[in-house]
Amino acid sequence: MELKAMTIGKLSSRAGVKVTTIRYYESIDLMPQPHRSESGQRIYDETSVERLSFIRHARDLGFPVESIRDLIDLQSKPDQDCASVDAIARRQLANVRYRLNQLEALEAELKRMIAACEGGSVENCTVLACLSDHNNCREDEHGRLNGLLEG
Amino acid sequence: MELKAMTIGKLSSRAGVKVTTIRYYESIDLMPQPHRSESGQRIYDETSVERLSFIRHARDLGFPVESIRDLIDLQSKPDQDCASVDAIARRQLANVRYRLNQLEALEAELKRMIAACEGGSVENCTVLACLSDHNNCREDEHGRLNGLLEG
DNA sequence: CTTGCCTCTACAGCCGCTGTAGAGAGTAAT
DNA sequence: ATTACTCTCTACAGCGGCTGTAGAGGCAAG
Repeated sequence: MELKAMTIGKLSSRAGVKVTTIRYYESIDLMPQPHRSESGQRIYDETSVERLSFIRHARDLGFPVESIRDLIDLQSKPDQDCASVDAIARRQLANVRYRLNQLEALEAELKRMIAACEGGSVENCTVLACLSDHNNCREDEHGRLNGLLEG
Repeated sequence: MELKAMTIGKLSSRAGVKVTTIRYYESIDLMPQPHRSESGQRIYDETSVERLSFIRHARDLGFPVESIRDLIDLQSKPDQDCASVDAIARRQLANVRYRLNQLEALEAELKRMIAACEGGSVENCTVLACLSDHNNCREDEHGRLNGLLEG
């Protein structure tokens, strides 16, 4: 007797990636088109689990999809030097560190802002005052922190 | 003689917010509909500069637009207790701290991953190995590889 | 046979903008 | 007055990385 075919739901729970996300990955060609059963259901195998787990780990570490694409490409050329892999990882580390710095600055400012507030009416609220006039609140000059919120 | 009317470009440079972003804020009712000149150009005044600056500062601090909406609402009721303002700020601080923790964990793992890689072919690349199997990577003694990446 | 979850496709929506196209308005220099 | 140039207008699509919806069909257990 045959083993039961792995459907998308099974793959989903094995790799820890939602069904809809798997279909999305397929639509952007991050996961290959799987075989289909007669009734049209997607059928996966162990290599799918591996690939999807790889993608998941990389996403967990914040690698953008495009980097993951590159990593998978590189993986398929095992004789090449791994310097390019290293470079992608270092780029990601630099990115994480950048966001870390920005968030630390944010935390400091929010803390200062909240600490200064001693309650009372909205009219005298230091939190709102800080937001209205940055300079009143800041101890040091930083650039804009736009774009910090993802991830 | 009258002062020249403030157009969207002037407001943009005064508040440090892009023209397109101002129009976007208007479209989501975060900025009110401004007066228009005869030819249909948006005309702003000082209160617009203040409001937009407030929004910008709050965005810089990572407040989501919906929170900013709430803050502006509260601002217009100056007699109220500022506890609700405080609560919004604290929620934001909690959010920032959460992301900070996540990023710190990410940084540690990326560092470990990169430090372990000693070059060579893609086939033996520890970076790819880590991504393929998370658990292989977490076992390393904490701190042993620290510092290998600096400088 | 019914129940109840699983899977299918196709498409809209999320956030917070950013970019595009094509047209009209305003200003400065010739 | 004409040219050249910038600014502004509207409307809509696109970004990343999914998530959610609707409506239909598949499949196994009781």
